[in-house]
Amino acid sequence: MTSAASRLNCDHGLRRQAIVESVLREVFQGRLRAGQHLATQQLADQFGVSHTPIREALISLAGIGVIDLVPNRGAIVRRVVAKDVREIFQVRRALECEAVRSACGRVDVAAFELLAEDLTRLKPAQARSSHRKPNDRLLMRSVEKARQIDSRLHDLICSSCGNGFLAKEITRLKTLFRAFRDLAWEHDTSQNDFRRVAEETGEHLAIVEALLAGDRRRAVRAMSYHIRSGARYWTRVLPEEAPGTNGSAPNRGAGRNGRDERKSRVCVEGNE
Amino acid sequence: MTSAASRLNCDHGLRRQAIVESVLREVFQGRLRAGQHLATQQLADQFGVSHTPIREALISLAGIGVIDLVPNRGAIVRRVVAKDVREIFQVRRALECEAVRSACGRVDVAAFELLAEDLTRLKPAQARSSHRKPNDRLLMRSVEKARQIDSRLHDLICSSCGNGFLAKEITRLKTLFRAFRDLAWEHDTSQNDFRRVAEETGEHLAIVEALLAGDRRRAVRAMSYHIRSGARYWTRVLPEEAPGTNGSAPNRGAGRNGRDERKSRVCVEGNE
DNA sequence: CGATCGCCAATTCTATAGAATCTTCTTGCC
DNA sequence: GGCAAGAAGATTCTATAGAATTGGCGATCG
Repeated sequence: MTSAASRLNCDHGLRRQAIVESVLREVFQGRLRAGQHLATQQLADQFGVSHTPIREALISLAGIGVIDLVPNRGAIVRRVVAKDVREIFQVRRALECEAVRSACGRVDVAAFELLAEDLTRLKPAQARSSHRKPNDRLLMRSVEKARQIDSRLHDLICSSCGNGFLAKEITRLKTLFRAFRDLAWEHDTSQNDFRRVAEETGEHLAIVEALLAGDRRRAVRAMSYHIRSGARYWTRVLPEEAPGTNGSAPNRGAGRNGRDERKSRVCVEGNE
Repeated sequence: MTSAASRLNCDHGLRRQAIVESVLREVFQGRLRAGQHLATQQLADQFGVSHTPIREALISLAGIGVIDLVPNRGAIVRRVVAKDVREIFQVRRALECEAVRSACGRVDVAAFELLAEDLTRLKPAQARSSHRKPNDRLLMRSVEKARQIDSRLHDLICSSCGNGFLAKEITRLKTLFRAFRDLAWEHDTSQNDFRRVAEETGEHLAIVEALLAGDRRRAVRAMSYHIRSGARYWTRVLPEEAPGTNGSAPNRGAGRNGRDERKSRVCVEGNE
């Protein structure tokens, strides 16, 4: 609502991206529900901007895949439930595993050894802190640091895989991932996150060690486990099925017959 | 040029898509070379339309991945040389293998048995025709039929994998693939294609048989081989390196200072 | 009474002009 | 020769208007 407008105090040339991220967040937060029609005028008023960047943001969103653009009929929000996120994660797993497979044997050893060092240094701190209260300031910093290392590891693998296209695809999925991670994050900033971070550190270490050892099979396996584990964790707050759509806006006969899925295949211009 | 403008006699609401396809074709035909800057005004004049649909088409193209959109600096054509196609194929292989892995055990047996039947029926015809002259009308039909079967197989696997997102990603890559297949196609419509088609039939049969047997490992391996084989074939006509790009646009002072890399990391919104 | 046809409002898409901003090239100065 | 200020060019965004399409509404006809 108004929070969206406030976020648009951004640099010139980044307005579309800001709108994209804002809408993305609203979709994952469920404020924009599945099947909902997005009118450009309404969105323009909401964000306090003109039609043009709205339209462009919608096109970009269609490219990402969260909305469907039907010619002459506007944009429709796609469903985003746990199943969808699991689907995205499956694709991400396939791609990240491929990246690891390619990166193995050609990595920057120094960078990864530094990473391994940071990881092992982080581990005992986490072991200590798992017995403390979660609101500790020190813990927050530890989580923050762990997240940084997570980004570092994945970026490093991306840039080491020798395939720019693959790296770009992974980055795109990361945008999606980040959008609903924020949702899960604000859903419960409890000790669950701290426990998960500790788990993650172990998984990261396994990946790094396998990469440094040049053991391709083990590296892929470790990455696969890592992503799978993340998927289980991050989807836990999402509704298993379309949540309150039946109560509020029963315009979609979602479960009535099988036509819905066919339609989305045919007339959608999502990204082609 | 004018051919582009003629194609825009299309229905209202499909202009963007028409522009997208036209630009896509020009990119893969090499008329729009790598690193080239796409000015909206110039494109608008070329197509005889206004800025607005051009901008939107560029955003859509960025979503597909053939151009990079840099804020406040416009669009830049991505390189498409053999290496890039190989990169795309690597991603496609990862995704299609994942699709096969997921599809294995849950396929529509009847549809695949029908497919296997058609494939085995096609095979002897190809064996016969490999000794004939390539201009034979019958051969052309055989190639056409083989292509249809190829599409049928991949679509069937896509729809059987139980992951809509994955299916959509594969479709997107197929768009990219098809665009430069046209290039290779018009480059030589010689008997090479017929030989390749025969090879493909065998590879397809291997995939289908493994799927019907429920042998996941073998199915994935067959698909991997199939894609790899296709990559080798389709990249043979593409230039190994960027041909004349160094002479045309040396405006990129990439190494001036450290800001460039930060910018490209942060701002390139190719597909976010 | 029900169905088909045509018209109208709403929305989308395109065109056009112009202001603001950013990039880049040029020029002048130290 | 290197660097800063300014100008030119391009891009992005705003705003508005008009054309095209869609979907609903009522009227007419069987």
